[in-house]
Amino acid sequence: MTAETILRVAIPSALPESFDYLAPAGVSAAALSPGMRVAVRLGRQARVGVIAEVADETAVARERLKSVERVLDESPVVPAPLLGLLQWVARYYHQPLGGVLRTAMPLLARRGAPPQIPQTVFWECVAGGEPPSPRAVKQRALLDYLEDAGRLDEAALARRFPDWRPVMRRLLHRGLVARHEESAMPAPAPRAPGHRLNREQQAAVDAVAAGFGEFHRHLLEGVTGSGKTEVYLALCEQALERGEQALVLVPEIALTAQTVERFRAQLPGTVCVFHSGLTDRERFHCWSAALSGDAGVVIGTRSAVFLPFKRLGLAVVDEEHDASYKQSESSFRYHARDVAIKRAQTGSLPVVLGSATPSLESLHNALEGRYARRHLTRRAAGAAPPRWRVIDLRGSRLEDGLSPPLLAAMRDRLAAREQVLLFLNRRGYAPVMLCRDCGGALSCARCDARLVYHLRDGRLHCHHCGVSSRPPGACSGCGGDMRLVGLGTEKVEPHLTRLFPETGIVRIDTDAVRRKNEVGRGLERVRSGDAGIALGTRRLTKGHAFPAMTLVGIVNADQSLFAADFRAIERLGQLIVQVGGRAGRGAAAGEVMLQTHHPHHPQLQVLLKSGYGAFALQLLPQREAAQLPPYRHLAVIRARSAGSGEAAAFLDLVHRSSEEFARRHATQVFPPAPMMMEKKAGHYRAQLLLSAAAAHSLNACLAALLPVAARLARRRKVRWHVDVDPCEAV
DNA sequence: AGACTAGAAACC
DNA sequence: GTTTCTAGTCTA
Repeated sequence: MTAETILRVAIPSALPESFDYLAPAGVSAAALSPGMRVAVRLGRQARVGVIAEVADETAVARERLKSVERVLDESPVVPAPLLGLLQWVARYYHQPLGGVLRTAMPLLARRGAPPQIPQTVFWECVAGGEPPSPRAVKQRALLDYLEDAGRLDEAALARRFPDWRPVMRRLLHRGLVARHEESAMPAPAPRAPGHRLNREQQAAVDAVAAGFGEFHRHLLEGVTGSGKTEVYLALCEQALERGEQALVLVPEIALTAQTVERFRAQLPGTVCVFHSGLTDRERFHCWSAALSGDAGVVIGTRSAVFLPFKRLGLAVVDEEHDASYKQSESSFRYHARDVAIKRAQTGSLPVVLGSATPSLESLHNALEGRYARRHLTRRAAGAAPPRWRVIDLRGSRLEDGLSPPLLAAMRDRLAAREQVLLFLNRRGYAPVMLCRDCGGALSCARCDARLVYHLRDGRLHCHHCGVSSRPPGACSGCGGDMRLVGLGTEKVEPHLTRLFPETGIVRIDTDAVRRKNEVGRGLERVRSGDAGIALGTRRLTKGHAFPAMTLVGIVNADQSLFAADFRAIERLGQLIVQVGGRAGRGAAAGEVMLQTHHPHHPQLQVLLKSGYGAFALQLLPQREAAQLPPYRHLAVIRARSAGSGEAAAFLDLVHRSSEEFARRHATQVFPPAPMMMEKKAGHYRAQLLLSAAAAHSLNACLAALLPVAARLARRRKVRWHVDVDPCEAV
């Protein structure tokens, strides 16, 4: 007697565990593999799950087991290596496999739709058939049109005959036309001549290419404008020649049409994109194309790291230092860069991390010899590195935040028909509204945050919970007059218009660019030279090249110099270098002017005098002394509650339960502390920090502690989650 | 007694 | 995640 086949099924949702089912009647175990989708009943509801394991025993009582209703796939849609990766991810980030699958699969895939490559439908005339009656003028006209054209796709038909479908149906019925489908994947374009690589680029390509088919980690450090993309392109091309696919991860914002066009123009395979701006169906098509192998290269954001490639041969993480690789919203908080590295390891392929300003984590790994290091030091087209100038704001008279030297430099550059970029990391008009008499500032009722005045709608906005309100006429405390203090992009823009009435100004921040294509249109105005000044927040800083941009002004970056977040200085350094890199990419020399009240800040000095490399190197020993990453591994358990103190009380219990686990697994568990912004969106928040020298210690401690935390959270009004390798303020 | 509800537990 | 169960309320 043979044992029955048991299928462990993970449901792509927030369910905390997998469920065991019997294989459907008449289906042999040989026809079932992990990674296939199955239709199951879960209680009352019909769900789609993914086979996580094919087993021959189960801890569940026989009478409780149901059979799988239907097997949906003939071959796994989560290929074995990917399933293994997802299981590792689930363990590392302490998430149920179902929750990981929910992120890893597009909606239509989660619903069980068969993989589908987009098709274009063509119509053409065929011989024979019954001619249309003389009165059917529409059929005659459509038939004649089709005969002249030979064959037509549906979009072309719709342009000429808006109401063609019913007419075509009659023609099809009479046997006069035929319907064809063809893959509508973006076909490889006629190839533009590839760039000649310089010696550094070629050396980087050769170093990576020598290790195709094996796991190797490479850190590619290239100053802005040094042509990292050329290296990626050459490597993708080689992967394609080997019959393999390539994954190129980009941060949220850098995914521009421009980048994609460059890849399409230079690569012989199909280049697909994958990001949150696509429709469900578009994401599903890309997922299907990765699975079938039709997609040669996928350029995508964070979640593209989970695509089911048929034969992945190369992974690239561009701007690897970028914080948007870390998911920090949902309960499943993964770091796409780190997952990409693990994916390369499990799949035996090279992974390239590229950045002008590598994260301290990657730099540390490189110094320890875990990553091979490659440098690109030469800027393309012979552009010189920008000159840096610090402007001491102490005692300086500012006109809406702009110092006389910066204004003078702007005038010179604009007069010479050059362009200026102004960076100000604050949107809105004024970040503070306060009372002239008592000095009380307006705060959000639901958050520990100041309200920001926006000119756009004349209202006060909270940037943390999104609530807005009408500004009060007078101080609610003492009845005094209110005034606006501080500087946002909305205030600088009209000021610039006054000062430079002849110059086109483009503002790019999340307020100015609500709709999808507005960023692109704004950037196009800058690129074409129609606008002389680009003003904006972080959104403006990444991945764009403007040849005539010769002056970059950093209006104020002082907030970050003394922030409590231990990564604030690292981020500021990266930001300054990245923004500065926008200057002088063309032939003209660029200049970066940094306005600050702290011109002698030691770390800032090192950054400006000796560059990012030296800046990062001096930060490392500080991290080591403070027992912080990359020398320690961190995790936080965060909790929030409606009442003040409940979240902290819960974490206090967790902390007290942790003592033995902490000792056993060499992990330090700190007492809970209120979060930097304790109150947010009406919730009180606290967090518990765990720290260990080794990732496996931390992981083991969490594995022991989290079930206890889950039990303690029950019958308590707290919401909580765990964040492994947190990137938010700790 | 029955209607209703919030919270817990089960779902295989 | 959704559905079901349970124990507690509230109403006639």
